[in-house]
Amino acid sequence: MAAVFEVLAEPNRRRILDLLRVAERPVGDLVAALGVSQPAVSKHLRVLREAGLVEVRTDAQRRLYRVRTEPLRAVDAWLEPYRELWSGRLDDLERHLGTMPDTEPDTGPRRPTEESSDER
Amino acid sequence: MAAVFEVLAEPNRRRILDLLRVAERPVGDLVAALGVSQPAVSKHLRVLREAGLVEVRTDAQRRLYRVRTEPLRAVDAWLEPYRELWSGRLDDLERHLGTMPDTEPDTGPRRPTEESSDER
DNA sequence: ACCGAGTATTCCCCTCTGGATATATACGCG
DNA sequence: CGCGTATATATCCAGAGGGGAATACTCGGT
Repeated sequence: MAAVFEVLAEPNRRRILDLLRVAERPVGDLVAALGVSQPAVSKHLRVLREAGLVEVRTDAQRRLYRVRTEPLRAVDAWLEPYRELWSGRLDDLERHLGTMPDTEPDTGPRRPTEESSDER
Repeated sequence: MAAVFEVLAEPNRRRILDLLRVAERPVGDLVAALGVSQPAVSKHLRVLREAGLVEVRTDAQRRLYRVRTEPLRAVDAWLEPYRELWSGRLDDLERHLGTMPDTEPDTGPRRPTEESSDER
């Protein structure tokens, strides 16, 4: 899943996806649309393919690429709990209350009286 | 918006966000939870702060960080049209039909009868 | 005022990655 | 079967970015 975010971090790759989202396209189309060299586009497509974000279909010499949405569900899933934050179910005030010392949510291995020598 | 994706590409930064999503925390907590050096965490927090993904509250020497969800809406918005793809409204078959030559959706500057000399 | 806790900043190293150029490969056509 | 088209791969380069160590800054306590 981490891989998906790293792949999407690249602007040109997102542009490629945005183009392929409309319709499947050959590499040449993408090269013309992006304004970068053909090898660069091919390299991006390779990365996208290995991340499962696109798939290829061969048509003579041309390779027609299309989007695969499945990996994006992982992004959607990661986003989900944050959506709940801004959807009013849990606003800033409530989150602030959750951090009061009497409750002590404590996700990490944290003892309150010592520090900074266990992980060194 | 591109900045948000680049910031989220870093695994430790996503971990930080996941921790802060539960409750606001001081830097020391994050250092212990992540297992990287304190300067590294501070640097990530700086990046997150400049991207608007977290905000700080000073409490004596400690800095309490919390999540700001607003930039994540941009990610959510980018994801939106893709969600429609996998939500059945538009599946692979339909998208394939959208690429038939008679319709010619054509997002880029593309004439159907000539190629590969306009952008060279 | 000094000290220690907590955090930010600086500097350096090193890896990773995107881009371009050059080359290889696959395919259709005459 | 040689040629042009379409795409992939190889190689090199430069810049960006993450990590750590050392250091600076800030604040509260005594």
